[in-house]
Amino acid sequence: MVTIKDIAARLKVSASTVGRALADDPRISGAMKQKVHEVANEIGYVANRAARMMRGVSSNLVGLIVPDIRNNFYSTIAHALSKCLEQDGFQLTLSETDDDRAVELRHVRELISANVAGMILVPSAKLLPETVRLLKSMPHIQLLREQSSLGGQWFGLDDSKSLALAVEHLLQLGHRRIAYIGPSEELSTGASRLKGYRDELKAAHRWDAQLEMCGSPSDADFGRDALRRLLALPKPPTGVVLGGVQHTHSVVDECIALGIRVPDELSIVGYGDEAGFRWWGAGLTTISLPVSELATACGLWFLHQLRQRPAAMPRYRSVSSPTLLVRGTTRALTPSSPAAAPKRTRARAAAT
Amino acid sequence: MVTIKDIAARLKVSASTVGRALADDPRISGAMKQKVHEVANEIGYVANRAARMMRGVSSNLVGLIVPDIRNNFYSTIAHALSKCLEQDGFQLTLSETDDDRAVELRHVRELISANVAGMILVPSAKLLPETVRLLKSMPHIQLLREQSSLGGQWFGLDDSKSLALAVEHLLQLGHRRIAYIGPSEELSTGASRLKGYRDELKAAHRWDAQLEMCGSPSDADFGRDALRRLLALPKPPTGVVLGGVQHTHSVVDECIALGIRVPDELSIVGYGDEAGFRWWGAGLTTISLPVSELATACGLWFLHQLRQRPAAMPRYRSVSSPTLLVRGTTRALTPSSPAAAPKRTRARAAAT
DNA sequence: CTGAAAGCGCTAACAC
DNA sequence: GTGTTAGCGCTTTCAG
Repeated sequence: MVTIKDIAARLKVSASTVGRALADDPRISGAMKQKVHEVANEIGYVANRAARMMRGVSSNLVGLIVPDIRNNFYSTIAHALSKCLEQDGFQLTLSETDDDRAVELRHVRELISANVAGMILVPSAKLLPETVRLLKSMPHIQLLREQSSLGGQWFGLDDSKSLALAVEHLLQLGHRRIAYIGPSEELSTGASRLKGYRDELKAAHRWDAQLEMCGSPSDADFGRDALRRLLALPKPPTGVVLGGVQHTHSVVDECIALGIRVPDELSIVGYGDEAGFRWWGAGLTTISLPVSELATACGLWFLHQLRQRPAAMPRYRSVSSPTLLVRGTTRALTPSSPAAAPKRTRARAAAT
Repeated sequence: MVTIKDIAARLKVSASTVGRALADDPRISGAMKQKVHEVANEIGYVANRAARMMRGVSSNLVGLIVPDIRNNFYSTIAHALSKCLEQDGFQLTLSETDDDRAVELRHVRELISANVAGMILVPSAKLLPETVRLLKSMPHIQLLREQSSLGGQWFGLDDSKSLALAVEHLLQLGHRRIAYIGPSEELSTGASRLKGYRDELKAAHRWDAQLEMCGSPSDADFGRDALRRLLALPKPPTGVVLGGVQHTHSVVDECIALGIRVPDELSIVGYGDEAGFRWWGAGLTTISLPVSELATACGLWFLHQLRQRPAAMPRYRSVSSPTLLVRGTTRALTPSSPAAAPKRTRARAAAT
């Protein structure tokens, strides 16, 4: 390994001179800097980040912690952040938690010991106290989900509004029995989405606890089971709004498996907007979220925060708004087409 | 920052004892190790990797370099690798190239100066000489695309077989004019896929250069344009096989935009297998690739390679096999349903 | 303008 | 078993 000492020896100057020349210290003469750079290039000098980091400087690493990178949401975030941070010479590291607190803590530990400049994370449902303690000791931003125990910065979506939009849309189409399938309430996002759904329905006096289905997004079967249970109800729903990307996936799959005719038998509003959603039937009516923009804003703020380091950052919450993308999986409920009756028989038939 | 000295002070022992206890050195008594770990947890000690690295050890970082993490292919790879490497305490860093050689080189430089233990990369079409030089100086594995100038290890798919499978399927269904839309030949994968397509068709004496469309996968519009041009041909194809995930996306979009009835007017075989592909019409017939398995195998081999470090690794190539997933976008071509005629008029109508 | 020297936190050789 | 000591490559006082 070639060090500043090697280049100092070649130039017959001290190591500190070389160090300063490389750091573009104003006290060093232009001529010296010139020579140092020449020799450095010549003998192929590469700064040793490890040594530099030991002197207190943090690395150019930024930790990104998400549940599962395969989820379109999170890969979009990773992409946007990577692009944004790269401009300032930062490198993103990727950690996946699978929503497991213990795994999450392990990752946070690892990242701290790797001397990351900070972390951007989608926190799991309930952080371990130790994780909170560690995070508080360094720059970090929460994405999407908000853990109030952390305080600090949060960039998220208006989750209750997104579901309110979806419900409102179905109400306007004349639906009265509108079901919800979404993430568990433990997640801040899950709680907000459920609230958005519930409040909107309650305001219309159409709320029915039986139509609420909350379950883990990482359980691939939850959405399918939930849909089947809803359809088996004595008075099944005529519309379903989804509160998660994974849930949307599994509900679409189940609709296809059961042979349900959408939107004739059932109206559906999805959550999120990935390419495949356009392709189902006449296109999935869905809630579109500005995920990429959100992540970019988060990245920019993160960089800003690093520059401001000394002063503790004030609390800051940024909320981005969803929009409803009306496509082909929702339709007006006319008195002549009572969706319930035919649906159940078809579902039963297909399931057996 | 809490260091081994802090915990040494609390225990009234020397720093080296603590260091050894943490490193599970056999010379340290079990009781001592026990106590050290307790105190470490209590005061929240995290090892300082920078200091460790300075002692010669390379970091626990592994660089992953892909064109675009939003691509389902690459996020699947990132997930599998992350899971695999995590077991051995390695952390994945994420770098996106957008298939830009210069960006790629920058990333490689950055990663080297960050002291990564090695890199796993999907190389761009033609690596810069400097990139080759740098990569050769450290453990690395190529994924999917193969750059022969690098030598070394490669984990990829049997690209020509995948396209051969697709073409064979359509030939058996009676198709005679089968078009191809895929990545440019500059990419090793693009070249192989085109070859698979071409060889299979030539063997059946049905090859027609006009039906080959190769273009950059990062150009979102290429697939759509290619499809339109094919359909505008005097003798348009009755079937299309795709050679890339992005191309599949855009062709599906264009089919929907043009209102083409698939498979009645046109049979289509997609490339790759993401959730959304199941949802289009009766499901997209597609080539399924064992991407996750491939990445895991690659990760395992990478770890193996790190352990063997001293000896230069021999050349090694691993080829995984694709399978054809027959769903609803391909059908037999019967003499009574000449696909060409109605298709063109519909396409024209929809386009204007 | 430049040099000498003192560490950063950890590991490893060498003592006891 | 455990303590002492000497650095790893770099930055950063403090002296010239």
